Amino acid sequence: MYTKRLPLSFYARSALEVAPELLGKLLVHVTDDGITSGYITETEAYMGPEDKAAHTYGGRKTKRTQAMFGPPGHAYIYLIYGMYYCFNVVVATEGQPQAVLVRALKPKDGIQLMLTRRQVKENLHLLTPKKLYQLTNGPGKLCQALAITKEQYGCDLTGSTLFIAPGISVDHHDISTKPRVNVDYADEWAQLPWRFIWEFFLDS
DNA sequence: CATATGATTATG
DNA sequence: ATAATCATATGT
Repeated sequence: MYTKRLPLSFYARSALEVAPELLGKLLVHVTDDGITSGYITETEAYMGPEDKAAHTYGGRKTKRTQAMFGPPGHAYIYLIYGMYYCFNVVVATEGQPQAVLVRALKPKDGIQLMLTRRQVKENLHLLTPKKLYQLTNGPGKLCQALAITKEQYGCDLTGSTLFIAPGISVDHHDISTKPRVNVDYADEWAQLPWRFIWEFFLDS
C-alpha cells in the first residue's frame, strides 16, 4: 500500500529542524486488525540535556529514556498519567538524546478501526470533519487510534509496521508556533515556541 | 522500600 | 474544575 519512507537522513538533524518538517508527513501503523494512518498536524521539539522540559534533561539515561539515546528514526514511547501513551520520533545522532513529540494527526486510513479503538459511538457516515479530527487531536488519542503502545517502543520508523511516509507538503506560511504544552516546571524553557502547528482547513 | 507525580483525557 | 490510574523517578 505504501512503499515510500522518510529516509534516515531526514531524522539525523536537530529536533528543532525536524519538528516543523514532520508536519504533513503520514504516520502509518500496520496491525493484524488493519492499517490506520494520519497526517501529522502538530509536533513539539525536545532538545535533550540542556532542555529542562525534556525527559533527558541533564543527560538522564534510564530504562524509559534509553531509546532517545539510540539512533534517529526510531520510536520513543512512554506512558503518561498511568493511562495514555505518547509517541515521539527520535532525532539527531546516536548519543544525542533529542526527540519530537507527535501531538496530533489528521486521520487518513482505517477510520472505522480508529472509531472502534477510541470507542466512539457515532456512525462513520454521520461523522463531521470536526468529530473526525477529534479522533486524533491529542498525543494520547492518536496512540489509541493507531494502537501504538510500549510494544512499539524503539520501533524502526523506516520499517514496515510503524513508519512515516512522505505524505503531503505543507506551506511554511501555514505553520504556527506556540509554547509547549504542560511544561510549566521547565522555567524559561517552557516559554520557547517549540510547538509547531499546521493550520489546515478542517473540511479539506 | 516508599512516595510523588506526570510531554493527558473525559466529563461535569 | 477534577478524577482516573500506574510506571517511572527519586530519595532513604
